[in-house]
Amino acid sequence: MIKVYIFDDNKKTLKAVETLLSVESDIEVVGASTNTSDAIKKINAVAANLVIMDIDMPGLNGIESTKAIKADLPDLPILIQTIHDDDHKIFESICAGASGYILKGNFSDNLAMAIRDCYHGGCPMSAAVSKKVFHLFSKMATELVIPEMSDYALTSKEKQVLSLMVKGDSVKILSDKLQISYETGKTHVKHIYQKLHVASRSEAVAKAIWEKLV
Amino acid sequence: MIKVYIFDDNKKTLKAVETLLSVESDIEVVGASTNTSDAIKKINAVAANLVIMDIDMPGLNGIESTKAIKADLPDLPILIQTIHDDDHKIFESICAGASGYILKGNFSDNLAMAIRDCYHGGCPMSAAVSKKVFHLFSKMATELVIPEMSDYALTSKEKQVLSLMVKGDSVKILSDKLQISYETGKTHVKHIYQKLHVASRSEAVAKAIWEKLV
DNA sequence: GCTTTCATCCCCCAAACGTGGTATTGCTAC
DNA sequence: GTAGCAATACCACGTTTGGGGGATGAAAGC
Repeated sequence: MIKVYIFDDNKKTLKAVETLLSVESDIEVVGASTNTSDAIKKINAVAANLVIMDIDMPGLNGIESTKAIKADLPDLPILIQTIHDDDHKIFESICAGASGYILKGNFSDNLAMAIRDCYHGGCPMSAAVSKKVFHLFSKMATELVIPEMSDYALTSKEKQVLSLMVKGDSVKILSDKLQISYETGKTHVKHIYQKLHVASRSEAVAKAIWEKLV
Repeated sequence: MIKVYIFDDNKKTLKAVETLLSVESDIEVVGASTNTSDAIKKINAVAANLVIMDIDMPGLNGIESTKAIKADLPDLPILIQTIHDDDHKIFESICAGASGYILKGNFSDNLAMAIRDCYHGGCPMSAAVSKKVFHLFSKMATELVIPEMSDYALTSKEKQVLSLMVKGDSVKILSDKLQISYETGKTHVKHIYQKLHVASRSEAVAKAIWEKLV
């Protein structure tokens, strides 16, 4: 039995969803509220094992509430159900820990399915949302990847040295760790600077981190 | 007219896809190849405006090829079509710049639609893939968000100094840019170290970048 | 065989860094 | 009105960097 708690400030929506779910034999609405104050207490009181959350809520909004709930109950699936299909809201919801994101309007036909999916570890989402997620992800990924490649032909020792530099080690410390003499460490560092076209350890560290050389 | 170029090492699949698409009035297969050598030349020769790419390819695989093509033709949509539904392949494909990711097997009913969607800027993907993308994205997002917070109570001047340090400026340079004396610059740097609990500019720079203080 | 690259080591020296102080001017807050 | 803090500035001192050079053995490539 999936025990659902619903948060939605619109009483009509709340009632509609309850009615809709009442015909499902494996889903039980154990609670509903038009605001998210004491959300965790409410959820715990009825031992809900799934939450349906609207984004537009008075007081603490759905995204903030999702974060708060997830902080306490990280394994409780939270299904966002909203009219917003903008990138930012979707992104924030996912960051907040939402398990699924479905748009109101086209929910009637599959809300129960989305709940079941969510409950079993799935990530139900409307088609429009999945596209946006892909786009967002793609954008993030390419932003992370584009300035990549170029390993500046660093040798393996130089990479080791560089990674220790990134951790904050001085030449003395890093030479010690790598079991090489101080002078050798200096030589490696020198070569790294030449290859990265920088003139200081902080520049090298910054470049290494930004371009994921470590 | 959407001019499609297909890469797939399996000749049967290649033929099947060509036949499948031949009935579409708005889609034309302008080329096909079982390997990705000289992919860019091939694509340019026929002025294709969409690529269908298989992941398993002899020589340079589909993901590497996608990267290579994207590097030269960043606006060319590339639709990945494969049997692999594992996280890693999906993730890599997206990072490589793929515009869509559909699984073989359930493609027959909607390959043409996926192509159209892709061509018009959409991100077609199989249902199973969209779930995985959501999961991946969610994981990435939470990983990125969790180590956030803590601004170490840096003052605005200190933040300015820190951001210049991240860019590689020495105290002399940064003091100059900020129109403060060398000694003042040093003082700010000193305070930054104390607040970040570090003892060198490279550590400070690393911490600043990792923890997104800049 | 010969050359190149890597990794190792050494010296020197000027410049920059890291750290310990102290001190003045404002501004805000209680 | 005075305590606190941010921002400014200065000094002294030892340490560390950042080039510049040169040198050796081992492995890899042609």
